[in-house]
Amino acid sequence: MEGEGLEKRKWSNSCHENKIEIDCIMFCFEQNSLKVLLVKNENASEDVSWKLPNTIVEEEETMLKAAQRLLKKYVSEEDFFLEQLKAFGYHSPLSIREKISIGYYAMVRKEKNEEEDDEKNSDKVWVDINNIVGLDQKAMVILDFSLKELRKNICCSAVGFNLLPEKFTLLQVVHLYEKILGIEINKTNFRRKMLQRKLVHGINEKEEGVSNRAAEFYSLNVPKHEFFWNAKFNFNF
Amino acid sequence: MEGEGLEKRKWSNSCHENKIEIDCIMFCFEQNSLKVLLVKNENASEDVSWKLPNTIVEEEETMLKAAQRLLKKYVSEEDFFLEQLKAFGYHSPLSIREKISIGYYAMVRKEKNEEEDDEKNSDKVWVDINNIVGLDQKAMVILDFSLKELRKNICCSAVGFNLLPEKFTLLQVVHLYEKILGIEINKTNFRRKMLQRKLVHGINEKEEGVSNRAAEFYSLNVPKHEFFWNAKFNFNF
DNA sequence: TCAAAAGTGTTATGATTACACCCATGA
DNA sequence: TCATGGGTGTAATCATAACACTTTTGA
Repeated sequence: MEGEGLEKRKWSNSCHENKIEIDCIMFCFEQNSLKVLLVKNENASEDVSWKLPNTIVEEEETMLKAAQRLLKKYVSEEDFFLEQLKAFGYHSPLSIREKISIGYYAMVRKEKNEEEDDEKNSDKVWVDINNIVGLDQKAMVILDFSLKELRKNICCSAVGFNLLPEKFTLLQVVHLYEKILGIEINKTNFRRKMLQRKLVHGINEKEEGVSNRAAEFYSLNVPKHEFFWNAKFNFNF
Repeated sequence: MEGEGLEKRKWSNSCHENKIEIDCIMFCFEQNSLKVLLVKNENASEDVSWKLPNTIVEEEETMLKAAQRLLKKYVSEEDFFLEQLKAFGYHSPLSIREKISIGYYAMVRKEKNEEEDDEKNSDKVWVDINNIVGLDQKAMVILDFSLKELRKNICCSAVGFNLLPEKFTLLQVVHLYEKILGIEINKTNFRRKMLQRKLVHGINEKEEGVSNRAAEFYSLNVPKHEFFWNAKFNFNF
């Protein structure tokens, strides 16, 4: 259709454009709010100044490895949850061809020392999911999808506990579920369900130095969770 | 390909390997069994003789368009459900690099005339999900994932009804759910739930020519389904 | 008439909700 | 003592499961 040279350039261009991207929604839960990590958009041409952590899958690297590499770049904690969402297709103004980004979502436990770090490092910021602005369309699509996925999953698995420390109070769990689902939950009935189903169990330790009755610490009963939800699944019908 | 320069071949090879594949699980429900479509494996070197319908995403084609093209190649019915599962990475012995296949799942209503067609056309076959053999590892992974996804989804959406005709009997629905979930369901209580929740409604038509009491035909109450499940979702906590 | 599947009624059980109430702790 | 959040008890209500029962149809 067009000249030889052009044809060739188009072809090699297309090879470059072919590269698979990774975008990762990194969730954390701190100060009773559900946050995601955004990083500064270097080539911010328009009013879009933040973006999701992202990278390109290198030659001889798997998608998962690329996502892990991306996560480690921003998060010091070794113990994280990481799972693929799906492949998102989108159009960038620079190319005719659909570009593909594999979306992942991660859940990290934020450490105190990291918080201080973040304040200095203004290239990244943890933003409450209700206060997110300045993301482009692709990022918003992935973010919405990840939130839906997260909401679905915390109702039938223990995945939410990846955002809490090993020892937690039941009020922390309630707050976590409230923020993720965006609803109010009856605290007393919630704790009873959790305990009756034996999804968590007390570890005979209490809060210290609080100005009200000290709450007991609980920890997750992983096998019970798996058993409970596997059994529960079919039960609705 | 053989006669060309090595440099060039390598280059075009790597471009070729980069191509994104589509694999699609196509479900149908006939004769009270849940089936998936398999197609003959042309380059069957080993004992793997069947494979999933698959294709490559062409230049200037989106993933979704490629999946739709693939589906239309095998299914005549225009009215189908098609949704992406996720991106599957796998290693083929021919390449060092991880290959990527975007998995989709589709639900089709099989027509009577197609059945006859299929008998003649031995390149494709609808196989009961319990009788599947001779698929390679990648296909099995995608199939397992799609089944889990389907099981999750029919319990909180109307997606299963994509496998049934517009008018159906409640027994058909029970059988469908039994086969998908792999469990037995109490028929009388199931019908009550469906009707109480108004997820389906009678249309004042009955079966004809059956050798037992004619069952009433029902049809899906789509808005109620959406309302019910959106409201229901958070309810577990 | 019988067999087979459709469809209804009823009851015990258990889950869910709402709300009143008591407990522990620092200020 | 008070405010704050931790935690228990209880009774009404609702959903579920199990099973006995009646209805309709062609052979």
